[in-house]
Amino acid sequence: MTEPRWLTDAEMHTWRGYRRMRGLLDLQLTRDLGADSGLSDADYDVLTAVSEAPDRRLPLGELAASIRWSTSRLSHQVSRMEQRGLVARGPSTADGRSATVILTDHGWATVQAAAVHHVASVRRHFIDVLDEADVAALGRIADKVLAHLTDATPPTPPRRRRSSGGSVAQPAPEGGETVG
Amino acid sequence: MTEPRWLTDAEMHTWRGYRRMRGLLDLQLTRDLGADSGLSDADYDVLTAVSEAPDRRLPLGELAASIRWSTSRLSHQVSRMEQRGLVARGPSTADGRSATVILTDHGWATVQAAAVHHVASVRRHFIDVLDEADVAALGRIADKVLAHLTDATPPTPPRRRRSSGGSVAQPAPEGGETVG
DNA sequence: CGCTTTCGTTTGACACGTCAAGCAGATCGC
DNA sequence: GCGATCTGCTTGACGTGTCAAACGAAAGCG
Repeated sequence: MTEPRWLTDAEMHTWRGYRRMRGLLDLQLTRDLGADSGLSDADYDVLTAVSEAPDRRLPLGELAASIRWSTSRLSHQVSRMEQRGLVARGPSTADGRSATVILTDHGWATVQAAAVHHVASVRRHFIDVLDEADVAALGRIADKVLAHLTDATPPTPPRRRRSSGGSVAQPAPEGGETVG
Repeated sequence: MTEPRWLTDAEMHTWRGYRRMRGLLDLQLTRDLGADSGLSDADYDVLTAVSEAPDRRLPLGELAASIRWSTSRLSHQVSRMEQRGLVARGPSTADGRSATVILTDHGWATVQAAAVHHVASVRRHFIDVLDEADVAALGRIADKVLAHLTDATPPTPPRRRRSSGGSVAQPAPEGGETVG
């Protein structure tokens, strides 16, 4: 294929638009998150994941898997968050090798407050800008692309299950309590 | 607002789907680009931008603006690419302060070859997975979100975190020559 | 003209991701 | 038991991004 099928104007428009939206939307949400709650995306992903766990604690490995991070990355990240008092490390009851990531009270309060702002931010810059049909269409589009990507991905673990890769998970609703 | 409007199931599905698609698609395209052409996304963005300039040369500042990078980031990046012989730095004819980024022959050949593979990759994992209606819909969605974002941007201070802006265009078609 | 200010770029310290070791606790085979 | 191996996590080197300070060239201004 000396001459590939270049993109048509419409395809090019969509591709560029997607790329630009991706960049700016991410930038805006990251900014809002930092301004509203003093958290980075990484912080938020970790906090929401731990907050959803049974006792607000999870073995580091499981946590890493649930948000699809390498354990190395998570270990580094937890070290930083530990110094800020958002999480703590604890030993595993069962396995001496395993480390447990524990959400501190401060971390819990932080993520609860952050979630409120973050959901508002996602609505303001993304969801509420679209109508119902758009939301449905984009959902289908993402599903199609994901089906393709997770299908034909032999090199990487073809795991599906457990969504989350994202962030805006609303932190565990937790009975009636909605943060203090 | 003590109790925000949480996301509905459909909205949540779309949001998570978008986030996951974003992550995996980016990962896949980056992987392909590296495997096919030995380039990083950053390399490719810079190369395509310079390749589209009149004489395949651009003042560093203009180049930075065109791909929406900080000049600092571009300066670092150009330094690295310079060592690999993809681009060269030259003085500006008019302004003694300004540096010009010049695409070398090697850089030109590299980006031409890379573009072929990259377009194929974008088609394979993204465009060709969708039908015409999807492409049109996504284009409109991106336009809506971008209209909102570029509209109401100024309120937030000139803080900055990652960005990657767009690009990934097809490099300058340039007369009949389509690289060898 | 000298002095300050502005501008384009570079540089350095630092944040954060990846990869490749390193290490201690668990497990298995004998 | 005990060494070999596996596992879960940590660590260190390194690449790349950010911010802020540093610089030299170009303007403005008395």
